Amino acid sequence: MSKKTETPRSAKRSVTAHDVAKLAGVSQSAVSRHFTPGASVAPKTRQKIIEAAEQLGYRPNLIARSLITKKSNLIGIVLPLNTNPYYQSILEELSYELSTHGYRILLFTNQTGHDSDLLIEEILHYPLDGLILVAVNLSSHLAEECKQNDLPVVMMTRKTESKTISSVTGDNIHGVHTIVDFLLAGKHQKFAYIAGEPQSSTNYDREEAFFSYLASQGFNDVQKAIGYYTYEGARLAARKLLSVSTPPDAIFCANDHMALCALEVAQYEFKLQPGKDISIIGFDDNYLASWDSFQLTTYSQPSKQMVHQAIQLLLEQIEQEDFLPKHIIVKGELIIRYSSRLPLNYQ
Amino acid sequence: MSKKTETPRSAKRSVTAHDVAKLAGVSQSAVSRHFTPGASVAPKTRQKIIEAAEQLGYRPNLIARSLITKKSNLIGIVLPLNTNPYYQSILEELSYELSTHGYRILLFTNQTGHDSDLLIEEILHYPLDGLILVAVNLSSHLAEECKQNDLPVVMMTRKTESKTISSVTGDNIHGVHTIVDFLLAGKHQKFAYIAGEPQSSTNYDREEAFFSYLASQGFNDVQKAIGYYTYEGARLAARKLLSVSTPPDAIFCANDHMALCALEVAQYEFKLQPGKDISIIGFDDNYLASWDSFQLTTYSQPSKQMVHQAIQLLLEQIEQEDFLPKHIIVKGELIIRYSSRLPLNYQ
DNA sequence: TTGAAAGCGCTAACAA
DNA sequence: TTGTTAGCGCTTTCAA
Repeated sequence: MSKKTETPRSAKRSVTAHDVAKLAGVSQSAVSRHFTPGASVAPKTRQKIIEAAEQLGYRPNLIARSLITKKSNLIGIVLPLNTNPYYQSILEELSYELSTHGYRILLFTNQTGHDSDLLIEEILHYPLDGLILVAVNLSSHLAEECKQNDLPVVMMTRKTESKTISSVTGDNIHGVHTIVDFLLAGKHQKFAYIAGEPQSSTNYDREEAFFSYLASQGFNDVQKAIGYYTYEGARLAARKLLSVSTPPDAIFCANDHMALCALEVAQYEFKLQPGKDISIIGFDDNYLASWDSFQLTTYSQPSKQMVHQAIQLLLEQIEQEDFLPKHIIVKGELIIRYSSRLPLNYQ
Repeated sequence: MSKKTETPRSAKRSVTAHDVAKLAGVSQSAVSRHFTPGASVAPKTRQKIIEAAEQLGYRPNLIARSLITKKSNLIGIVLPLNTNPYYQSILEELSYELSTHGYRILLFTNQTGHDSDLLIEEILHYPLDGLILVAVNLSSHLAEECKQNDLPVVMMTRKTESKTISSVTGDNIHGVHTIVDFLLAGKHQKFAYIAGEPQSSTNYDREEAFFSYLASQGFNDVQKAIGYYTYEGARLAARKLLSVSTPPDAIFCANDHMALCALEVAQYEFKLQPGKDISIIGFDDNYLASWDSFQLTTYSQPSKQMVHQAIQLLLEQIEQEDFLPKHIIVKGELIIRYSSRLPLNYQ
């Protein structure tokens, strides 16, 4: 009784254009045409197709379509989704803006520190229209692979040595210089740096700019601790920097996420009053920075603008045969809040 | 000179199994077999294929494969990616655990408040192996559609009236009762509630439980303001609740995100000391709740466990023909921190 | 173990 | 405007 009969049909057979055609009494290509914007179908035929499709609950299989159109409308996105709130904003904006262009997101998250090459290897098995790498380091080996496969790629908040890959980054140099100028105007005396992932281009740029600019102003005794761009890492780093006899009166953190943690360590563990006893400055202007609990002074990386630029770059690559890689630097601005001491007579 | 010759070839033609076969001097099906785990290929043939594939940089097109295997290894995920940090954790864990099962994520974000029916309509055009809806309300109309299309669906942190869709939710009732018991033990006198999205099942459950349990204990004068599960909404709601002559000494917020905001409003705008002048309690235990700046008392919705359950449920549905919908409630626990007044002699 | 052939669901010539 | 046909890149019978 419960024994299966001749039609197991475990593989779900979805409704196809062929089914609709049969029911409507037209050809399968007529059905295809009806779902192709701008194709010519007689009103009468169209009506029959609409009814049949409606009745069967037919929806064109977009993936099958892509096989022949060579356009999947799929954009791969790789980003670290740890607790750093900045990437949440980036992803949200990517999702929103890509959808307005008719693209869908195939999402890949990479564990921070993991080798992203394996992941990207895997990604190349999908017929993507483009790839956006957020805060991911791309080996020049794989950069070449993407190039060879004609896969448009844009890196966000990172650069690769291979100059063939376009990138959108914040203005690390201008940002750091602005921050240092601000700190110097505030008569800070002892500086420290909480570094991000040492491997990353962003950390390299920010660290290099911070130390060399300070050195040029006569400050050579600048402390450093590595926070690896994580909250936990920053906790240890901040403790280390503050646990000395004469702690710094200014800490620049390579991103906001770490700065927020440093702020808490200074405030709750070392009983220092940010903006008075110590100045803490971040980089990003993530959405927590403006919260009353933090009021973090920071240099902004305008995520909306950067996402917009990245998508424009990607679209250009998709459309143009002979696109030349561009490296866009999006200027931010110093957002002054209460985590830092103001220069006297500051307006 | 720069004029294009006979081969425009603008459509990028990727390397196919056929190309590899030709170069290796074998049939295309041999190539396919080599990339099929467990298929029988002679070592000699295999070697030739490996070399040819390597030379051409061949990778099987996973999407083309899915057309015939009827398995895309794609899971659709819909979730709101506003600034609520809880969903970032959920997405991260979904991504991680799904990848261990060989699944990839097709990501769809829905604007809070937007009609998700249109979005899901769109989603049904993709040959997904499953769909996970996070904090999204699903109309019973579309629930039926999914059922008809044999698309396995699991809802997280929401339920739908249609009992055909499986769900994983936190223990709203137990959570609220635990919270109320704790507040009563702390001798709180005046209660208020900041509501989430009025349409959502979670808000309904929490609100209903909060008000009816308090009423059963003789507290009928309980204030309410709607925060729509957003930070901004909560700000207005908190201000409203606190701007009266005798403000509440206990506010329960329908999620942590709003509770964090309420905490800030109480502290920075109304100069109230949380845990002393006022108790604020949330729901979720998101990653900010434990930060020193907040120390929010809350009832946890263990995201890791919930994600695990949701994926299990989805996998069961994918594998079993005759799966019956399940509704899993994951118990959390009261996490007592400093945003709430402790009962006397509390241990 | 291998290749030929059919076909997944669809689009896009082409001819009628 | 329509149907016929070929074929996207792949897997999977089926015979050899």
